[in-house]
Amino acid sequence: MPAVFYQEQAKFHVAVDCIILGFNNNELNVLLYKRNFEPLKGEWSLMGGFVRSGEGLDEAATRVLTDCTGINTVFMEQIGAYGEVTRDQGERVISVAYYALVSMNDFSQELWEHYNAKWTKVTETPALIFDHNQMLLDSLSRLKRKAATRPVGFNLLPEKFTLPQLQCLYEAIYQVPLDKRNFRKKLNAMGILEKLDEKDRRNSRRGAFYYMFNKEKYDQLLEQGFYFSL
Amino acid sequence: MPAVFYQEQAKFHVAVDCIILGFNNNELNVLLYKRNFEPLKGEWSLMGGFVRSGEGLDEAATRVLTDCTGINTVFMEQIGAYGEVTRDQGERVISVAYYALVSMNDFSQELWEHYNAKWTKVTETPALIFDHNQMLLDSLSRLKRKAATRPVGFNLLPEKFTLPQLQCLYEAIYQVPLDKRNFRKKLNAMGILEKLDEKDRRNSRRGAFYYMFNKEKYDQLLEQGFYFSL
DNA sequence: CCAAAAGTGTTCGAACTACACCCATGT
DNA sequence: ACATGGGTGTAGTTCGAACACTTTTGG
Repeated sequence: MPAVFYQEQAKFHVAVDCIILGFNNNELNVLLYKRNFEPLKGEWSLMGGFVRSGEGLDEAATRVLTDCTGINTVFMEQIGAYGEVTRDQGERVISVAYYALVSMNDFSQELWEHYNAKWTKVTETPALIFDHNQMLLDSLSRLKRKAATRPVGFNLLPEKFTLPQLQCLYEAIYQVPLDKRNFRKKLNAMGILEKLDEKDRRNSRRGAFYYMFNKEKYDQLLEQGFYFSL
Repeated sequence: MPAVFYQEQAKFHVAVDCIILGFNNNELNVLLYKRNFEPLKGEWSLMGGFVRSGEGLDEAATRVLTDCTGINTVFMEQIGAYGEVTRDQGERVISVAYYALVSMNDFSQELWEHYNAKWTKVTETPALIFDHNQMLLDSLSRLKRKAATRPVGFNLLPEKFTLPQLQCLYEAIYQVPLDKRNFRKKLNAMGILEKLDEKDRRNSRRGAFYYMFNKEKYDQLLEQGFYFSL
């Protein structure tokens, strides 16, 4: 086969779509934005953008995330490639989906409005363009699995969080109620949380202690064969 | 933004690579083939091929599998997209990897030779081109997870298999020795295997009973909220 | 003093682990 | 008769599930 072999092959538009997940009011939320070009202008969709020539996929996903939201460093992971021939009504586009976990509190309402975006509870997601609803579902089930075995959930919370908050988060991820005592027992046993002296009094008179995820401790435990599991 | 917007975007070669896994002699094997075009002609690589215009990704993967091996219907699942800018020394190519589970006994030595392919123990995989070694690793860890919660392992065995065989398979997948009695107990409890009257006497005087995976029973149990777990 | 959320231990059963001997049969 | 892999059950332990009351404090 000749060296020009590559040239004979078809080429495709390749896009990345970001499923940006946040947590607020005891619910998982996803950041949607109103599409501002044809086809399907005005419809709701995920954050997305085309991959550029000199750019890797992960790189493109990071860029899209930053450009569309102002967010820099967050947890992000590839979900997979979506390549049905007719998935995009405009033209053939192959899209690689990434999900990102962000702390909603780090960013202001105005910021989102500036970017023409809005947070929606995942349980109340409207119809999205193309296969974006499927991408969201795939992200949520990926998150479910991941959160059970890796401490990624903390990315969805502010740096300082309370145990009731954390439990709500996991209930939202797993879509099942958890037992308060068992949940706390487990976390305590892992020893990867740092208890602060400060309390969050927004939700109760008594107030709930703030905790922080101790990454150093976690990494150290990992070395010793420890496995996160919740 | 104008409707011609799509036209302004970069386009990419998109390939699929198939990690074809089999099981033989108590070891997981992967089907490699000697690359017959530049660059890196003569090096070992995974089965791969470019995606064509009118073709979905899954479709392309199925085609490549069939064209390169003569195999039709097997278990196949996408691993993800690999898009580092410099991953292919020839030109920029984005590749979507799929892993496939096949029963090695279904196909003859001659067939593989005809396709310029060979089976290699995954533990003795040579250096492959590009990021193919990484793809293989990703497939193996995906298989590890998948096999624990879904009855996909059976795809790696002939239709009729013995319990010692099945155990060896899982030991190869998990890379840990399993307890014979506990393993059998678990399988028995699930009730998804059908015991045949026939014995396999190739490995012992006494012979080991053949079993078959009962898919109907499995599907039926699924409806009742049953979860496969091994 | 009352409402509302935070915090705390124990018991029970299920599931997993470890483990050793007899069986069948071709040579 | 013996060597080789196939097949079987039990006891101990660990882990997860269920469960109810006390504490704090702003109003």
